Amino acid sequence: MSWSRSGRDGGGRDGGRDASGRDAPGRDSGRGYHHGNLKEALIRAALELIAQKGPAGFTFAEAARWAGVSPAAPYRHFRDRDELMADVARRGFEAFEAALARAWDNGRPEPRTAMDRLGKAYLAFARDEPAYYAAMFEAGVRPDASPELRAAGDRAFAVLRGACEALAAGLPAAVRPPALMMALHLWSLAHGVAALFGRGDAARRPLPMTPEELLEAGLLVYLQGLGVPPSGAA
Amino acid sequence: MSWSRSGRDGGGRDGGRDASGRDAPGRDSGRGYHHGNLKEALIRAALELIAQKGPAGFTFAEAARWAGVSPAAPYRHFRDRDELMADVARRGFEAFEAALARAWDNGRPEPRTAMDRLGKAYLAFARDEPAYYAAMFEAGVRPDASPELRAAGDRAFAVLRGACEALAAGLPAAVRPPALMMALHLWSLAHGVAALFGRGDAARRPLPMTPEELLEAGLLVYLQGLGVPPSGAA
DNA sequence: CCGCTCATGTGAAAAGGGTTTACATCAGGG
DNA sequence: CCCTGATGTAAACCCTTTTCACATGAGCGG
Repeated sequence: MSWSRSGRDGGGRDGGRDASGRDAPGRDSGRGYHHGNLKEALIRAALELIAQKGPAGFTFAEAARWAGVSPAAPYRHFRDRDELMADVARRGFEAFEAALARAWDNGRPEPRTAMDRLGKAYLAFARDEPAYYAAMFEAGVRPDASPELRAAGDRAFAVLRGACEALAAGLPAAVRPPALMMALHLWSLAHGVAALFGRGDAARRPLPMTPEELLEAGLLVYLQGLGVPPSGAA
Repeated sequence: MSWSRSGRDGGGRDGGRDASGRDAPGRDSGRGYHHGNLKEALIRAALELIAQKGPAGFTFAEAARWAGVSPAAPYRHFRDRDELMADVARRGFEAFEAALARAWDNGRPEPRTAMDRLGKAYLAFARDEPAYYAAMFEAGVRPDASPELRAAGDRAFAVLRGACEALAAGLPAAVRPPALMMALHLWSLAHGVAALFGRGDAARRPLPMTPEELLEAGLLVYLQGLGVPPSGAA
């Protein structure tokens, strides 16, 4: 039961292009025989469907229906459902990298405060782009599904790792932790917070604080454990 | 074809009952019209299938096939697939609670070392019982699917929270952190490590260390940040 | 402007599976 | 001994995946 059939048929179809008005005999409203931008439309459909029904409850056929084409059409653009999902995940990692890099802003004004922004950006992405986040981490897409996917994931992780290097650089060499390990810890912490408490699904456990506060506090304790001085310090 | 699927035919079927030898004309080998213990068999089938193909790639009908009954039979025991999954998750939380409590062992010989055991037990459970872990955290089962499920989840979390209270109790009241917050941080960290790197899926990112080492190091840093002295200390 | 060609989409159909409904079987109790 | 309710079956129904032959039309060279 859970996810009902959804309908959503006449709604979307914002295919752009096609303002020429030539209403071919083909379909209901807006376009001729050729869609014109089906690949993009399929990806938008996938994002919409994943957001609505979770990564499991989305099918190739329904994405086609949502885009207003026949069930066979998507096969001209993706080998199968998994390839579409992998492409969604790749785009997700690219958007994720951009969001994280923007938040980090090269560590300005100082790495410690920029790291707090990075954490907030992580949770904001998971909340605001649940479809991307699900495709990236919860859809069972293997990172090696394509070299581009792996590369995109690596670039996103590199932002976090760079931030950790900047923070570690402020410590005396004798007590300087490996930046890679820091990055793995913080990624795990952020992912754990996002996965367990991140979405206000009304399904998750109630918290005595917001996920952002939880992550910020965890970050504070962790960095203190490493000897990184808190925000306002000499 | 495929109907016999079985595997488990002559051997398993430890349903008791049915030792009378009355081989009804119904099916291939071992039982008559009635299965005798279908509910348990379905749950075992679900565990097997989830472990093999992930929480998404398991269907009500396939569980039925695996148990050797018709596709409609499961509906006598569970309203739908989600209810079965919720029951698996509940049992998972109960096993999880038991495993964590055993590892914690009331904080013996001392809370700090017992906490390390707890972390290892967390990862061990995620690795050794991937089907349970997936049903509990990755199958999209809402904690409020049933009161029993929520209660089981709460009891499992209570073990971790109790451990945090024991650790916090060793600190001066002036710097004593809220145990609930500690527990949420450590749960997030452990879940993040398990989800991102926990299974040797050969699909995940390669690590320069084992997940256990990663979590233990993270725990060390975090607790140090709180002022909890490391393992061998006054 | 013509006509070729190829990428793109259609329609139909096979194969496979999941869910549901009407019916069959069986165990246990009065 | 028969009734009743719990349990399982068969078959119908519907949806998805995938493939095939075919239709369309956009771009390009002539």
